[in-house]
Amino acid sequence: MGPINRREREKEALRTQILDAARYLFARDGYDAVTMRAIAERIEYSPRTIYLHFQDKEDLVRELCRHDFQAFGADMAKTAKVKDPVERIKAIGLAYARFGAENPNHYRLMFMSGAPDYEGMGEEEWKGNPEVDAYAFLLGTVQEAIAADRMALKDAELITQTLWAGVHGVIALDIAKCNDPWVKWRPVSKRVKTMVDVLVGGLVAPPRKGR
Amino acid sequence: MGPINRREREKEALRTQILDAARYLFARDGYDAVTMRAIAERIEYSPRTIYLHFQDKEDLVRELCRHDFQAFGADMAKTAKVKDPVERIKAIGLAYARFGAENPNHYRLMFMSGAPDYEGMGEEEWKGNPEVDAYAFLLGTVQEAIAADRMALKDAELITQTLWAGVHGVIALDIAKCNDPWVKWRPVSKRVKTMVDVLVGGLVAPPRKGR
DNA sequence: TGACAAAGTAAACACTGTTTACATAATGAA
DNA sequence: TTCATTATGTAAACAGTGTTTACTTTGTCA
Repeated sequence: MGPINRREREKEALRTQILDAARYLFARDGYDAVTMRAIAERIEYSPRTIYLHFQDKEDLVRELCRHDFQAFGADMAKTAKVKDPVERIKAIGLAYARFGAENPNHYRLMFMSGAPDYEGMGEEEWKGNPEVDAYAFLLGTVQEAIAADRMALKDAELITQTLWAGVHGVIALDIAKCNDPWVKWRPVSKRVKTMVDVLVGGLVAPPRKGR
Repeated sequence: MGPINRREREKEALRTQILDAARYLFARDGYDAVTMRAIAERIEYSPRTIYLHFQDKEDLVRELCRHDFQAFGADMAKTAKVKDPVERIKAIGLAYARFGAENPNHYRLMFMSGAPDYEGMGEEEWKGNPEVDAYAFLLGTVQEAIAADRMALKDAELITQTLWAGVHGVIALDIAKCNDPWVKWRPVSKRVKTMVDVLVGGLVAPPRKGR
């Protein structure tokens, strides 16, 4: 337990401080409002110091989201306890939507901004990426439902993408357009429920003859 | 036909020149790539000159979109010739999606960025706003379908919002995430068709007994 | 011709993210 | 203890953004 450990702990503590300050600003005002100078001011360090802990702003915010998106992954995983695959699909949709509605700035960054470059990203880096995990989780459930002969279509990817797009549409529209006065918006929870019910209802196979 | 007219024509011509330069940059590289200096350089004027014709950058780009979105309104209006309201709903969805897929930068600005302030906007300004018109057009068609007893639900706003969200989800996800390598994306046209078919299928009333 | 208004400009302002060059302070070795 | 080294942090600057202030040029009309 020499001073090296202490210094490392201090370094880690400052890194956390930076992340906390950034998280506060980001959750409150969104990506653009998080300026390096504002973060620096909040933690009472010079702007340059941030660059000793993060490569650049994108790196910082991405780290921020990765951390917070653990909750996203956890929410999704909780639905695994639902046995029936069709009901689980519904549960995933609702959990996904709730997270988006409650974390609009995170959601916006992860699913509504231009894609971050995945070019230099090896397959190993996808592991643990909640975006990927959540997609894979939904895809697996859809495959399970297909295997149980519960779905009207057999293309698991197409079904998954349609379900994702539907719920994403409700949330994304809500985030971007909820203040438009020329739409009499129904409550977002109701819109989500309608979307999930209609999509799942339309994708599930009609009961077989003789049942 | 004095020189005043000529000057006004010249002024109008320069305004058009600015818009053309901005349109070129915007369509090619998106909102952030359109810098006032880049526009000025393209038309070989000083940056300040742009401000003699437009209040600020947002004003310019908004004007840009309003102009180009006439095509959007026209696309929507074309579907009016479809007599059957349910079929017309499908046609609107497909037309909407096609426009989004073919004009991703415009689409992103209009439907995926933070809401522009509608606060100071009177009702008269909504008229002619293609966003509003398209929504109203779809809403009207849904109401028509409800009146004809063709829909399973009776809440026209809720149905309209669900349809919009579904197609928006496909397009928005495509624009933001089409390069993600961990999704085996089906062609966007197929995803749109699936979305429209499933949604409409789920929202249309089952045939009455005895028919 | 001369007053006047419009059109256009250079330079600056305030704000970004980021970097260069420098100071400070803590550490391990002589 | 003293010194060199290394990590830590900073002030000032750079290059870019949208936008404005103060000024010059230009064209029009009396």
